[in-house]
Amino acid sequence: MQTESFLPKDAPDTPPWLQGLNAPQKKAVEHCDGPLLVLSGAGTGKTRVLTCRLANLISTGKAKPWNILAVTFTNKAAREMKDRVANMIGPMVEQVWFGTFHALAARILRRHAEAVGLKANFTILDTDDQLRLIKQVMEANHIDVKRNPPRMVLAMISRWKDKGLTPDKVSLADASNLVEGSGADLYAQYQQRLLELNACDFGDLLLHNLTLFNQYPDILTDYHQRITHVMVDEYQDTNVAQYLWISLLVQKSRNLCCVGDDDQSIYGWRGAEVANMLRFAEIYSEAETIRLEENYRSTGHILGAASVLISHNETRLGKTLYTDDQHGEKVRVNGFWDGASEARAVADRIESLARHENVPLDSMAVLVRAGYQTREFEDVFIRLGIPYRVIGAKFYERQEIRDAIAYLRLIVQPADDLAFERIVNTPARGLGAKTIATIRNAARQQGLPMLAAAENMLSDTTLKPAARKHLAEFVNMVITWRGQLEHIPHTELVMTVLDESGYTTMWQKEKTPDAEGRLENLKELVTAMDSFEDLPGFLEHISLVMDGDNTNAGGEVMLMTLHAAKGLEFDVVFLPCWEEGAFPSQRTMDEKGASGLEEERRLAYVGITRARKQIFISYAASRRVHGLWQSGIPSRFLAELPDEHLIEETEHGMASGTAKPVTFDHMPIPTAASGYGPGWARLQERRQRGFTPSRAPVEGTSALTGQSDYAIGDRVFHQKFGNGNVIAIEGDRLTIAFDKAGDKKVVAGFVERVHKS
DNA sequence: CCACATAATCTTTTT
DNA sequence: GATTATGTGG
Repeated sequence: MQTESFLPKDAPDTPPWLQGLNAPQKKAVEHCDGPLLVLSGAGTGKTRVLTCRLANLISTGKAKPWNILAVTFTNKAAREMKDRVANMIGPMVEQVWFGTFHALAARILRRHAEAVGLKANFTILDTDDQLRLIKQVMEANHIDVKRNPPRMVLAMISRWKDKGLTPDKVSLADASNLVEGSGADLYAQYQQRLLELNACDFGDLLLHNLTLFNQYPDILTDYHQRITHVMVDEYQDTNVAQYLWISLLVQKSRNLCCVGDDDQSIYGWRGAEVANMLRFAEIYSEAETIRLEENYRSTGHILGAASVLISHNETRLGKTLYTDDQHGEKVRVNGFWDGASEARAVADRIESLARHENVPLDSMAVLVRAGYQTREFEDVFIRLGIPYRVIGAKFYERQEIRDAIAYLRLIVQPADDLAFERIVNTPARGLGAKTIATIRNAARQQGLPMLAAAENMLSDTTLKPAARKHLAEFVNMVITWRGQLEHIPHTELVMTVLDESGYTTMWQKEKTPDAEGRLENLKELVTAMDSFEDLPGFLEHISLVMDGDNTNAGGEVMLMTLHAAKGLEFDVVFLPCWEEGAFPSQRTMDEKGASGLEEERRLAYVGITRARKQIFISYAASRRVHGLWQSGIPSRFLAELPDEHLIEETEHGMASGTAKPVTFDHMPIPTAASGYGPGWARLQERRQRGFTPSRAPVEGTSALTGQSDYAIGDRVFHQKFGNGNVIAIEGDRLTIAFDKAGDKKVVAGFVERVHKS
């Protein structure tokens, strides 16, 4: 972090929040009233400014803690900010409104839910539920779900919500675009269903807030009195709805402080509008703008490379980052023949840095463009026994966790039809598609939630006796659990539910390699619940806090997407897979044209600026993507890097990737044309000769023996590769023929012996 | 109604 | 390649 050696000495009685700041930082911290925009480049002490400013506001008495709203994008950022402020001002921090846009909006909405037609205990849906719901709506309208993927329709609706558009406003704007012109209609019906379900999706949290503030001025006035100062982090990532929300909240006080970096705007695909930032000074004419340009993180070479790269973007406010740090090592660019050799080289480098230069593993990171690209590295790390951690595998999105949560949701909120449909026949209890359809129709006809309709149905002869019996059992279970809600601790209730519903048994009977892991996850869920007051509190947490246990436990190489890396920093950063089409992503360029390319470039900039000391960028001439070999050419971003900050090495016989010949001048500037790039058709064509390998039977359960004396022929289990037989041994490395994954070399500590049956 | 086998679909990025 | 939707036989 920031070194303070070359800063002017502070007076002895300077409070902590004014210590060790450079001139622009200090100016921003001491600014109290009116609109302020802080343009904060990568590694220039953005969080520090935010937290110190907050502390200063309180200590000078300009604002009471409960008058301050501090908004972030991620829960992690909110937590970090709160912790750092707490260190300066102590327990007063509890009174400050910290949170993500979504969490704060949810908090406000719970208080006034009735005003927008919801009940205070509304459910917040996850993406999975949203998809199922929109699909139902589409099917009800006899729209071909094959031709119009629900994902697309949902994406469209989300973009509308990001823009703050309710269905009535959309119909004028661009109703005719998608789904045979019925887009706006579907949107309206989808919203109607959400109200009936007493549910919200993510976009609604903000959208309902806007409706609330616009329709009930007295409620807004109330918040104006409560909140006099608003601070926003990562302002470049705000969408229109969030912009409007903030505008409404500060329209009286005009005490708005936004911090961000237009060069790090990487969420355009999610509706973020850099324009919010670019036009700040226009919208708030009296606004002050402060630039933070002194970088305290990276060496000169790293910063130089990043600055030149980002200078290729046209639309930016423009900052000139500088550092007093030494030049350090040059950026290394490496070319490889294929992905395997690239991954291998990265792993080797990590091992050697760790062994010979004492670089801690957790200060090194591999940052990739897309999630699936981590796999190749995982494979090598496993083989070489390098401990690693993948950030982004989200705990709460796993199937078993969602199922368990659906049970709980239905108990807390009987109108939650989506939860009902999800678990009414999971585990299988003789309530198939036909029965469910019958219940759904009855519910729709009577205007009741499905659970209530099902209950009514038990006393007539709509259903065949067998189905009725099974349904009765299910309904009675739910009723019993609800009765216990008030009387037994919620952690105990979950265990009861998972047990009595037969859900645990279902996984115990399952004989796939990951069944055991799923049971572990369920136990973890119970543990996680322990730290919450009650069930509703926990459910609120999981719907808003999708980042699970992504703690830096230490001693592990970090493996994550570039998006996930924003805001983090590492001594050594690896940026692999820099090939045209992969990075910059062809799809982004197809969809968003030149602005998409600029966003990709910002992503590259974010990647490079994560590094403190050393950076390795690489590309491969060919790699296997989804089972097919594809050749690639080096990313145009490589050619944009300045030679004076680079060292380039390629595998024997390869051409340079950073040479700046005609190559990239010929590269067409993408236009926002529809359809896929040229590689797509080829891919489809070659797909035809695929064959499905026969599924190898998986043997029974495994047990941990703790022994490492394996013999050739032993049957072993591996967390990732499943079961296999040992076919060779050298030291602690075993060569194993896996049933599914083929032959792999694996460190003995990563496998468990399977008891022969 | 369930279990299994085959076919289709999809691969950014996420609060 | 891997997961998920659909179809078929019991």
